[in-house]
Amino acid sequence: LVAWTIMITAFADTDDADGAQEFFDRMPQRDFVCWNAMAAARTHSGQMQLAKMLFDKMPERDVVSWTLLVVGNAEKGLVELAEAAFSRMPLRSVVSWNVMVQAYAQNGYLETARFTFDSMPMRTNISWNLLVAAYADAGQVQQARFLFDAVPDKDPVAWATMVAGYAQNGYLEEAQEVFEVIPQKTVVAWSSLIAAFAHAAKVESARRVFDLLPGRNLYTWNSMLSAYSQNGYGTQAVELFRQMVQEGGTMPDPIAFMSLLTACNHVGLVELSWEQFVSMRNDFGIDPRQGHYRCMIDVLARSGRLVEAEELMATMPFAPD
RNA sequence: GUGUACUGAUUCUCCAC
Repeated sequence: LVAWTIMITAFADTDDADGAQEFFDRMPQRDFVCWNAMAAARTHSGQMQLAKMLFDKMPERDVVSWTLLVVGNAEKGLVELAEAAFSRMPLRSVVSWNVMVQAYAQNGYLETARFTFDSMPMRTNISWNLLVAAYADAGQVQQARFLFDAVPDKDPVAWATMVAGYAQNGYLEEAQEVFEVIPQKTVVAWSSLIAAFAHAAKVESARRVFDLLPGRNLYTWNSMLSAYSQNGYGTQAVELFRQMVQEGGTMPDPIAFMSLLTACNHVGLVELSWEQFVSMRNDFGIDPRQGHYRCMIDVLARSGRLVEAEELMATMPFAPD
């Protein structure tokens, strides 16, 4: 039973809810944990109607089942339904409360989120961290900082969240100040610092941070790549991309290619753009998404190659916008 | 004592200016 549930979760982690369902259907017997795992798989792939069906069919529902219902509705923007599920729950764990705070915050009800946070019977680090992040996402950096200062035992996520909050809102100095005093600097904090410099157009500094940080990963490569591309350093971006693949042994993702194409675009390197665009699928097996097409069409059109631009637009597997 | 729910970093989009 445990092994089956692990399989279901593994499929869910790769966004394959149907694969999870196949396992679920073949299970000799089921307990509420595997029902929940299956409901979570549907919930996280956005299939709320199926998730709700599972919820209704469950022989028994525990706090996890109910919390999943809150999450699912919240992610679909259905705050009232999330709220209804939350109030109908027979029992609420701290996770349920966290989820409800998040539900309000992510749907624009920051005040209600705060009120709910204040009424929580107990809090974890996650409760604090998610609200700090919510304030920062809403551009309320001072509020974020104020709450951050009140966090009792700041974990590495809290610190990274605050640096990221400053970075995203263009507060370079504050981001640096917080970063300096972080007890355990995670790679997330490092990459946020790169972003902070990048948004302030301090590309050299961003690069210095990139060279200093321990443990490069896809995010740090991408952060540096976008630092170059957003500031018009086309050739550096291309070179960094090459290093990422060849020396870093990192598999680029669609985001890396967005930065790369944007970088080529800024420099007007049409041929190079096209090369990368083709290479995406041929060498890396990544199907270009709408953003990649848009970027590529833009490069072509700007350089006067209107026929090719039109052709690409006509053959792309998306509706033109 | 094992399996299921919640938080942080990179591009674009959206929104605002």
